[in-house]
Amino acid sequence: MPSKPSAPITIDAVYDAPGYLFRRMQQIAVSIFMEECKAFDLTPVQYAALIAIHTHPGIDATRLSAVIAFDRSTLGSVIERLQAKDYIERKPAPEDKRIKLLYLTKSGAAILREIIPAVERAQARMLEPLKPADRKALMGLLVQLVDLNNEASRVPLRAEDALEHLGKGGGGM
Amino acid sequence: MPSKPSAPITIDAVYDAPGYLFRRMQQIAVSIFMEECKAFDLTPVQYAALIAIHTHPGIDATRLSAVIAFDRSTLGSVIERLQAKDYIERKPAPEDKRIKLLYLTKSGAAILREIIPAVERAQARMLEPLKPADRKALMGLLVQLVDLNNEASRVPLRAEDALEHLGKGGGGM
DNA sequence: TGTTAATTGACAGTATACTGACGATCTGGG
DNA sequence: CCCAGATCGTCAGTATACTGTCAATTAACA
Repeated sequence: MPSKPSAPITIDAVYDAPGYLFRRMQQIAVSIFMEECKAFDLTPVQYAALIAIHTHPGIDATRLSAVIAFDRSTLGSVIERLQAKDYIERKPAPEDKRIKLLYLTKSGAAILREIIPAVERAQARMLEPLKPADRKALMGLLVQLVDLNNEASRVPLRAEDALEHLGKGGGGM
Repeated sequence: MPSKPSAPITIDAVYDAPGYLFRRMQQIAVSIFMEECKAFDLTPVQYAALIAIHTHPGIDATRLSAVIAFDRSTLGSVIERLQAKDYIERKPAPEDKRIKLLYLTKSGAAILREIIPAVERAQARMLEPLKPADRKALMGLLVQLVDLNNEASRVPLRAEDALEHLGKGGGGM
């Protein structure tokens, strides 16, 4: 039997599609982030890169891309912009001439401290329309889904083992 | 009292942030879409535009952007590419010289019919790692959240009232 | 009716994303 | 020690996104 009489080809099918909803929500999230943080002239990606460098001083670009799961090619220009704003520094690694190590500048550390409250307001606002229990449920499911789909993305997250070369040992302890 | 001893500034805070998760999930979704649909050379945005034009023949670019909630500026180049691939046509509107009306070509209608199964596979794959009940729960929450945050996005979705000029009446019937 | 306001499509400029390629460099095997 | 393969940063090319602006055109109002 012809299974379901394949649904009519309609835009309404798109509105309920996971991919469409993820795209919409991402755009809404960026919009809210930029609004709350407009005083700081930092994008979500730049913020994530900054905080990752703060957590792992002396990381290189390739490992940074693994730690935040952002595309390595894209990260090049992100780093350039952060450097142009004097938020980070790049120093050549003494033992490997290919690598450039990333460090926060004083400005970078300062802006990071200052922007945190705005970022937290933004993150809260994204979920605000939901009831508290629903926020928890949504975040729980999303964490699961992103984790279980990790390998499906072009740049899987490698939070821990990207850092072995840094002599940081594991992550948690 | 100083409320909570503000969490340390760490990349771990990013991993749980809604904005970060939405971004990751969107990238995963695009990646899966492109993989399932690589035989068709259509992006998710191009697919959505195509299906919207199919549903509303003779729509113009501005209203199309409202119907799929995509940026109007971006849509210009999307339309150009679809036209270059001979999937859509643009005809000047007789009663308004500013407007160009959009129609699917035969090729466009054909590719749309052919790509649907691949798109459905992609959408299913995005949620596959979750238990069926969790998929439903996640989609329900996401539909709510996107709807309630509609006005927060730069291009709010205006599915129905964008079409009043087209003489289509309401949407559903 | 005539000027202003709003709308439409187009464009310039910036910022992510991803693909694929490239030279410089390091590492391992022989 | 030398070369094959892997890795690092970079770049070119394409596709979304968003901001802001512009000319042409239409609509609205005084």
